[in-house]
Amino acid sequence: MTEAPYLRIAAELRRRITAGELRPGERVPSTRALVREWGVAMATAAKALSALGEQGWVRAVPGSGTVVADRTPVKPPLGRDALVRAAIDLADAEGLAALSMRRLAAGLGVGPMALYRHVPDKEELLRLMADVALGEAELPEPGPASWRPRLELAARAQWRAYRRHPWLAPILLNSLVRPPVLAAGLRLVDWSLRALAGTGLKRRVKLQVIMTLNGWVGGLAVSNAFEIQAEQDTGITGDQRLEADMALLTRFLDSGRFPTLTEVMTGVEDVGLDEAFEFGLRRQLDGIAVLLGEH
Amino acid sequence: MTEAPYLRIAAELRRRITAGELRPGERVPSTRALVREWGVAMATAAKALSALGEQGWVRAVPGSGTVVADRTPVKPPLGRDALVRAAIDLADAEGLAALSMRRLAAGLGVGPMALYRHVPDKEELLRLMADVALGEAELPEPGPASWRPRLELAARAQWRAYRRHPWLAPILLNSLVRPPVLAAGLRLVDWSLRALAGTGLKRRVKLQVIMTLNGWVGGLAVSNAFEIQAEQDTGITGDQRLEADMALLTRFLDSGRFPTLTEVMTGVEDVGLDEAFEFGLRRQLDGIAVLLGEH
DNA sequence: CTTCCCCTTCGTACGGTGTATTTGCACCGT
DNA sequence: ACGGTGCAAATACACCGTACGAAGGGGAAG
Repeated sequence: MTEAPYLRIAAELRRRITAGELRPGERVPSTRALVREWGVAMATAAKALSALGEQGWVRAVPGSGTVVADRTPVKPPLGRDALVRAAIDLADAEGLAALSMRRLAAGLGVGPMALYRHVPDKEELLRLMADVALGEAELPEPGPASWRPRLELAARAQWRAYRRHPWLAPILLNSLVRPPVLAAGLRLVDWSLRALAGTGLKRRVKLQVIMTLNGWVGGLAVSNAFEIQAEQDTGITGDQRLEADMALLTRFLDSGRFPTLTEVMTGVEDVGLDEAFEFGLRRQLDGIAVLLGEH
Repeated sequence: MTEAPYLRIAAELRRRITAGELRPGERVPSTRALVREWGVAMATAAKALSALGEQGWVRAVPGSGTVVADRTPVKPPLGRDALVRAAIDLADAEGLAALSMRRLAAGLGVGPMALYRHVPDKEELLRLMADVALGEAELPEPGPASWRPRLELAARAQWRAYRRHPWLAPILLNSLVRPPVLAAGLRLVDWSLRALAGTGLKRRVKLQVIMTLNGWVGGLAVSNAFEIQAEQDTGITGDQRLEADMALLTRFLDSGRFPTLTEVMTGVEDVGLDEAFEFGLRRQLDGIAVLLGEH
């Protein structure tokens, strides 16, 4: 009784199919029948059937109802990669907060503990997700030779990954425990470091330069993770929480406590995410240029 | 039975005191007596007594045991400020993860829901904590007139606040919902913006400059929140998780997949937090200097 | 071929979280 | 004295990550 009702219904139907009570081609109970049988709302019954459909157990036959699929794909065996992929999809679609082990397992049609066969704990799952997502960043070989285009490219590659996966930056910088050591992260640092090969910088300073740059990109992403998610959801940020924040902000400004800020902000519309990135990136690279004695 | 054992013991003793079964000056059961009475470990019994001591119900009399305090301070009425202060102390001492409403309430000797009289939900509590902690940042008036020392000062003030309160950056940048609008934050931006008054920068650009700088400081703090906490806990980072990370890192380096990184890292010891801050700060300010046409 | 045992696998359940809802009590107007 | 009435706080709920142990299957031994 601890699961959502539609999952219990789906599980029971799945049982009947595997037990042979319902054979391929046979009609599965209609939504209306399920409503009567389980005493649930239409929406719940429909959700159960569509979940089964997505998992390939049944298919909808127009005009005739829903029938058991011919080749019950019983188990797409669910390896570690498939698990990680499913977790990424879920986090992309509904945010990191929605990614719970139970939720993930339910989506895959298995029990919660089945996931622990492929992964020791949630933290490791997050680590794997981050490794895959960050690994998507494309770093051309050999890539630009001179330092500035090369670092620019590296920063943009990270930024794209963060934009594609709003949960990535929070995991990378802040995953409740210390930031994880990832192959994909090291690859990025390695690739970036080659930008500084020609310069006379000491090794320690080279590291600091890359760390500062990467840290800045990550910081920007994490501090805007919410907005990135919001943009991705709807294309428009139309959120009522944002409106509440704006109201609070204007109240503060009207209070007269922050005259300089008020003066500067009047008539300035919001700075977009990508614009903020481009602006900051230029500042970062300029700072490095000064260090290198160019300007 | 849902509370920790030592809390149940403390609650029972508190009941006996308020009920008059134990009078001021009278001896309260010793830890050994509590062990017999409740069938718990010595540590648990001692914890119960010390919790009562901290709340002012009892005091330890050397050589004679623990006695009921003369003036039972029954209720320090617990206003909103006291609640926020207690939350800050708890988070400082044990980290953000340890800050649960139940834990906080237990420390104050009240029930969990009693907190909701002063605060609508946990999120608002976090917001209040952040506002207080960030408000501690000292910004002298009038402060430096020229832009570079002024921005440097602002950045350092933030950094100090983050170092003092490791949980601050995670709340500010990443508090599960969008970053909060705080009076203390606006004050900081306002103070910083005055650094750019003389420059010919457009208002929009001024904002971007400050946002980039502040975002960088926050990003550095959030990505090192774990280490800041660890340093604060013991002075030494001696953590076994860190050792595991180091082992993983050296395995990656030995694998030969990251030749440039390996070459750069050999013989370079860890970069300290404050050193990373100082290095990055110089880069940030250099970048702004270029924007301003100085170099 | 049977039997036993071990090892994999996963359902149940525990101890925790934030907070909605209900409960019981103190207070106040009649 | 008594019957609302409002509110502080205990109880209850829905959810989390995962420890634990039962159940099942597969391989070795007889």
